[in-house]
Amino acid sequence: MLDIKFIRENTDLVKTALLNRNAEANVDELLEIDLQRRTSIQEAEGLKTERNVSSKNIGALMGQKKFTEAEAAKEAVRKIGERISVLNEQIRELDERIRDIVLCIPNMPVATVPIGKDETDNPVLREWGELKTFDFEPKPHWDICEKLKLVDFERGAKITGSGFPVYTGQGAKLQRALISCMLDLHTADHGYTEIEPPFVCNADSMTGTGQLPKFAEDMYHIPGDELYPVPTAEVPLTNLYREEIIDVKNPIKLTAYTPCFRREAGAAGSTNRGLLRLHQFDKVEMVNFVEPEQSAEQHEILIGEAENVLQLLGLHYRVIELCTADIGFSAAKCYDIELWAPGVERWLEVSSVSNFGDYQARRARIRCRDENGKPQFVHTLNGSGVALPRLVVAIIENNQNADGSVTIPQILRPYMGGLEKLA
RNA sequence: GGAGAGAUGGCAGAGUGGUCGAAUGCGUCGGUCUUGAAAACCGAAGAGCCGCAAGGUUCCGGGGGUUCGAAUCCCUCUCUCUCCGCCA
Repeated sequence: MLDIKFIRENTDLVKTALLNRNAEANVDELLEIDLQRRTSIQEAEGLKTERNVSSKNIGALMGQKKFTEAEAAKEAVRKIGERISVLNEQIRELDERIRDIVLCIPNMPVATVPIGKDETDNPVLREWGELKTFDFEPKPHWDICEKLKLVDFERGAKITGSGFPVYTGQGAKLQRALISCMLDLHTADHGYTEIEPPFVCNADSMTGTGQLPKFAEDMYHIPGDELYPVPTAEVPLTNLYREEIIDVKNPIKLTAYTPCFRREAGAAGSTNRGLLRLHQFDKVEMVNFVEPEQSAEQHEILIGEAENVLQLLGLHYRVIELCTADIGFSAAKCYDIELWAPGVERWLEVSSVSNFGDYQARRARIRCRDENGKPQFVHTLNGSGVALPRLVVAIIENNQNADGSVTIPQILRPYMGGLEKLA
């Protein structure tokens, strides 16, 4: 959430940012309501001062047993009280209207984020590894998954619905191996603390990280209990410190595996076949809490940690920076990592690494102390480290052999009981 | 799910309807003392909002009520603890 004071004092900047994002918000109405609010507060507080003084007076009069005078004073204060009630009600309403608008205003992209009209304007920053060449026609992963019985899409659709794959046998084990491997890497080499959070969160948490209220349609919802299956571990991890003042002298770095649940309404179709786009998928996530001055630097470290996963798996990838039109709602700056999948002949997004600045921290009221001991909002960052299904697609399609088997990357073999090939 | 108890500052823990933003202890920070440290002693320190500022205002789990005035009285919700039931 943006600071209302910032919006008030930098209205043109905010409007430009909205324009660059192709987003809309009623900033003028917001400022009008904000002004009304402050005016009402000033009147109410003036009256409260009067009331406080008068009430003390009444106490004194009562003490001196001047009951007649006390009664007259009581009557006067009662009238003030009535006006205060009216104003309080006004302020409450205005607060709510302000909140409704502000919660739906996206973050300001940092100044260096490239301005663009859509995802075709995302610059490629770097590429790692080499394009794999084959002396046969590489197959798409769904063929391989079917032949090797790694995933049962039909039965997943039967027991739940499309987009809910059933991993079977070596396919299931590969999921577990990847999760363990990535968590081990982040905890052992990147300084993370492993967390196993709840897989459903309440509405306050969803609001804290920015999923609610604007993106309610994207999430599953359990109505009786007002809970939401997590769309990403970012939600429980970031909200761990909601409404707290924490010490981030050393960055707090948390990692967690969770399944992720997304409705992905309207996403069905041939371009999303197989494991490319799912309603439920596994992901290892990294979340950082840092002092404001550190977040830009930490963002570069974080993207490196995500890249490291792919380097160790020996996968060809590229890093792109999202332009203003493509950057996420809560993000100030965002890198995506894409893996090349030779079977489907596409770059697949497997990680999104974002710096949120104080946007989430202000929503979730996550603070730290500055050098003077005063509370200030922390900066939050997160990155996928990484999402499983498309990673599995890339591993399977890049490592497939002419005989139909799939060579398992060296680093995963200890996690696969020493197995060298899926066959 | 049933019964009971509770929720106060970083933590522990007092609190009479007005003098309570709140005793006290611990912890934290600064100082004195010391070669240095410990101990002792002295001192400092909550958060939000409004305001250029001075200052004002609100906050004792959340919401509502009574009252001129509520941490204190009433209602309600949430959460925690204890016991019972159920259960991986």
